[in-house]
Amino acid sequence: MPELPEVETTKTSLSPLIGQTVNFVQRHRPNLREPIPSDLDTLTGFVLRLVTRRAKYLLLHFDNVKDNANKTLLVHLGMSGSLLQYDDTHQKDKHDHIIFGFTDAQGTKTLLCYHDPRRFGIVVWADNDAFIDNKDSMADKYLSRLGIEPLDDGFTGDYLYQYIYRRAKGVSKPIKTLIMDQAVVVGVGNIYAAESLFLAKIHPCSPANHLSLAQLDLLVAHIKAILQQAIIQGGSTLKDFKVADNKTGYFQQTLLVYGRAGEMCPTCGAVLENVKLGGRASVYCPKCQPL
DNA sequence: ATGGTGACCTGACCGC
DNA sequence: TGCGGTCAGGTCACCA
Repeated sequence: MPELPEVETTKTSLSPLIGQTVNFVQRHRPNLREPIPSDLDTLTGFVLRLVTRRAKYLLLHFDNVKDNANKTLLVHLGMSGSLLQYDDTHQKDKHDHIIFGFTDAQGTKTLLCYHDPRRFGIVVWADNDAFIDNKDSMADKYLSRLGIEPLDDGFTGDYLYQYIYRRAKGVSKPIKTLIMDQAVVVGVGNIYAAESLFLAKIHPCSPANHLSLAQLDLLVAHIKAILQQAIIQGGSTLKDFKVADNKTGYFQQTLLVYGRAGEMCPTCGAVLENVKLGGRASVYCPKCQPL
């Protein structure tokens, strides 16, 4: 269940495990989108020290003071993945592919389950800890090509404008495709792309190089606002333990156009339409978002 | 270079 | 009730 707010919420949910020791790891299938490392159980005895996020990737940093060793795990939740915590009476579900057993200082046990029906996720070792402080240093297959973080101060209308016009003729691809391109800006998935374009009154098919700086400013402002709001809401649902069953995230919040093709535009009442862009449904209001 | 498509998978839902 | 088709929050590899 990954758009950036969900990943951020998952990151926050892991904080109670920081400082806890891994006492076992069970791998229940050999692969997800990539093979799951067969030596995950070498984490046994390691302590979770830090959880960070880059784009939609979670980085779990472990160390083992006794051996002066550290390991970092890279986790991506794919389309349907989640990291869920249970007490040790939990019965393994058929989609619980990896179970990490944790123990705190009082001896209380927690199971952390990587659950992913569609198995589009990724769990692999990250080579080192370089990305703890330096987002750009890792020549890693997954992390090296990522663009700017959407909530970073450097992500502005001007950033997009510069990206588009650095080339002589500019980038003519549809704006929705551009903002979903992880090499441009990370973490904007299909839902928030549709919502932010609606709020900025920009047609998803608008060629990027037809947009003014003012339009790009507005779009960026809406992307930031909607992601921040979603993170806050994700965080608030976290207080009760219902977050554990994965229905609580963004499905709970009000989406204005995503998934509402054929319904009335909440602003003007026109019928919302759907266009396929890059294989993804893109709902928009033909009246509020003229091409 | 870059745009479009297929691939990876299961599950939910819809219409017959 | 059952079956086939379609669609789903992501991303990479490949081909034209």
